[in-house]
Amino acid sequence: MPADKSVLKAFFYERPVLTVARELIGKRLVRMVDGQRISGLIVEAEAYDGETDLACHARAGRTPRTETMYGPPGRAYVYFTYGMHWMLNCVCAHQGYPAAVLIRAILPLEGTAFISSRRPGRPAKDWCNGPAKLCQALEITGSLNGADLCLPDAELRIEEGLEVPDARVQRTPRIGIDLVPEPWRSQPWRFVVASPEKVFAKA
DNA sequence: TCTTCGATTGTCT
DNA sequence: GACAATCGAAGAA
Repeated sequence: MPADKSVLKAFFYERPVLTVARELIGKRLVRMVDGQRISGLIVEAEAYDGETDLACHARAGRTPRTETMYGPPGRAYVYFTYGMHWMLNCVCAHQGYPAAVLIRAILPLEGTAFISSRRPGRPAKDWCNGPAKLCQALEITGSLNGADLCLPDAELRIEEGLEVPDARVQRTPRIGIDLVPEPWRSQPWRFVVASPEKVFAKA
C-alpha cells in the first residue's frame, strides 16, 4: 500500500473540533511498541467541544483530570472510566480551550498479530470497533495521557491516510451520553464510516 | 438478533 | 455517594 507516512502536525489539530473530527476519518493511528509498528485507519470519531458542551468532561471546568484538554493541541487525552476502560482522545482547538476528539474505532492494518494477542479469543471484526477495545488492542493507557502526537517518532501518533468522501461518512448523535440534557445529547457530532471494510478494501 | 445486567474504580458533588 | 464518552456474557425470542 502506497501510504503517505507523514505525521499530522499541531496545525491540523488547532482548528474547530468538529472540523478535526471529520478530517480524522480515514487517517492512520500509529502505535509503536518495542520498535514494532501497529496501525489502523480511523473509522469512527466524536467531537467534545468546550465547557458549554454538557457531554464534555470539561463541563465541570478545569480539574486535574481535564487539565490535558486545556493544554496545547495535538496531544493525547487518555482517561479511565467504568472502573476498567481507557479512552483515547486528541486535544484540539487552541491552547486554553478544552476540546477533544474521541477515537471510537479503527480498522487494523499493521501489527495484527500483536492486536490479536491483546484480544485473545475474539474475532478480527471485534478487535478495535469500540473506544475501550482499541485502547486495549494497542496497549494505550494513562501513561500516554498528555503525550505529543505530532513527533515523527512518537510512541503514539496519527499519520496521513486515505481520503473518505462525505458520501461514505455518516453523522449521528454521540454514544453513551444518555443522561446529558438536550440539545447536547442530540448534537450530530459523531462521524462514522459506513461499511469501512468496503471503503478501505484496497488498504 | 435483541435486551438486560454485572464488573470495578477514579472523579467530582 | 453517585455515576461514568464501555464491554461482553447470558438469556429470551
